[in-house]
Amino acid sequence: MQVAKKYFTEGLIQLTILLSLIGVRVDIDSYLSGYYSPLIEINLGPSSAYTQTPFHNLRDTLGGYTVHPKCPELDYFFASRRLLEEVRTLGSPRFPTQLNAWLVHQVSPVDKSDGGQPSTSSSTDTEPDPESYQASDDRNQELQRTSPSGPCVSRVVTEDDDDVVKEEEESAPVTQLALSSTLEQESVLDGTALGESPHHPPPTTDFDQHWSRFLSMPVANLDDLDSLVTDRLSDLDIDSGGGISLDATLLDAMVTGGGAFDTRQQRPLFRQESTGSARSDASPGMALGLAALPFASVCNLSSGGGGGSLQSALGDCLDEAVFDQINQLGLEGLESIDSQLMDSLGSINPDVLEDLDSDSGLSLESSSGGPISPGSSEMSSSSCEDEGGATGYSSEVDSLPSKGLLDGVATWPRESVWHDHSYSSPAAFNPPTKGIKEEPLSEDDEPSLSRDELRARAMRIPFSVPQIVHMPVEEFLEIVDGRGLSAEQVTLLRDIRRRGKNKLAAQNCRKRKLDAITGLQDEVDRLRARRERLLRDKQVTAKTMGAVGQQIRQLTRDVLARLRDESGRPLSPERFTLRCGADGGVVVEPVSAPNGDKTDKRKKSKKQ
DNA sequence: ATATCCTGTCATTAT
DNA sequence: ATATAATGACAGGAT
Repeated sequence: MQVAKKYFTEGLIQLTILLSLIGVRVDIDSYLSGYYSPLIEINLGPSSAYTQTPFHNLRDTLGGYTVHPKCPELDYFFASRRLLEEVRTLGSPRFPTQLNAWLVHQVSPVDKSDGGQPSTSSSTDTEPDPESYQASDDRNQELQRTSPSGPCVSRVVTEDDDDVVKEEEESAPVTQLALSSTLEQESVLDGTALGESPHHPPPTTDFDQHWSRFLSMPVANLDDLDSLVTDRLSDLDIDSGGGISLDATLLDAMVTGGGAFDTRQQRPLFRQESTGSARSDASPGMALGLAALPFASVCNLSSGGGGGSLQSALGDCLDEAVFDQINQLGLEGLESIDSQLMDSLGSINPDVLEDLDSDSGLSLESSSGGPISPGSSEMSSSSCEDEGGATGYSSEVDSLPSKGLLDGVATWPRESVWHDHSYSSPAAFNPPTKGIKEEPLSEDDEPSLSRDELRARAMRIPFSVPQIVHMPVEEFLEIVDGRGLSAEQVTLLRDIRRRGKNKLAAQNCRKRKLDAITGLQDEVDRLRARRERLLRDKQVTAKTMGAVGQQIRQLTRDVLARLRDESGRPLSPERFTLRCGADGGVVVEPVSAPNGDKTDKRKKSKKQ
């Protein structure tokens, strides 16, 4: 029964992988709870395969951040870019990390057989060999002592800056963790890859050699734990970048999945790894605890090789999906905008239409007659205002045939789209009902005139308001200084130009204000998310440190128990401790005074 | 009837 | 000195 269950588990895992590829979550915790350590699901954020965040959820939130409904500045354009960037920052799809851990167990023998870099994890994988266990009675005792009830070790999966920190806690027995992690620390902290360590112990290294290495480990006194971790956090961050590669693991799993579990089923599940294989910029201190170091080599081993094709394929599919989403988003908005624009402006000369875009785009929705959704109207207004704003109008006007625009047919329809909130404006969008001193509108497509339009007409000014506002200053001065206009007309011309430019300036100003508000809101969201992430990192690090401290204490006791004093008795942990020297050596020294005193002295000397 | 939003306009300052 | 941009403040219309 156990064998059948084992094979079924293998198949289930592979099925889970395949389903994960298509975004289907398969919860096998319940099944595996009695077979392996239970999976603990935590909300891992958008990159988690568990959370199932569809891309279309980002459509309205621009990558998680809510967008102000009035957000201007080419919203849909930049939104698409931002969305694409957000998605790309997610990197390759991610899958349940615990599952990857099993795969690491599976591929490790392959790595060894392939002549890959030996790792302590791999070596420890082989140590369950009964012969190895029975090679030494002392060794067997040690393993029995450390195996059954290991401390609770945190398991950390880290992703980069704005993404999610995956944190899982599993209570797993720690088999030989103290030994292996200690040995790994030696090489990692020395800045050398584990597999490249020339003095790396073979899997069947004599047990005393392990202890001799432990004695050379620069960690022996728990009082140094905090400072040690602080000093080594940067190293950990670097190592975290070499996390397990998803594609490689999956590929290897599909190839070597069968049978590997046979020799692993008795082994407790204890691994720390990072699925962010491409994330070398993981958040500081959170990527891996010290206990994770022994397994970095495994991750590195499995990260190389022929998984690139699969990952690239996945990346291509992902990009295509994203582009489809973005294209749909953009095209939908464009379609709605274009249809509205063409409905209201279809009869206008293209030149004038272009000029209209540069003008008060916000008024388009009024002239179109029908209500427009805020987003659509904002998109149109934003794109228009950017070109028609105070910063860009002159060049555009330069392109206008100003003389030719004296034709009222070409220019006055543009006036019809101007919003008129003037104090004395009697005209509404419907046919005017109040008395206007100017003649009532004779044409149906000329619904309303602004106050300045009416004044200009009343004063017989041969220019439209947009012309007056947008014409180059030289041309305007020529008209004003010319002898063709009366003083009243000149004054009105200057007022119209001033008010028109100020209106545009006000529109730009308000748009910028909304942009600033939106940007600040986004910044608040980002900072809040970062704060939460850092808090989670802090918790993970604290738990990891606690676990490592426990391991080191246990190792210290073990070492002292194997040492003998002059009378041949084991050294008592209450009377002796291990201390790391400056040269990397570890010495046994008696506990002469409370540790706090020494710590204080060291801290004082450090400060000095 | 009231609140809120939007828009145009004015006044002021800066460029 | 002049034109223009930027912006706060206000008023009036629209919802």
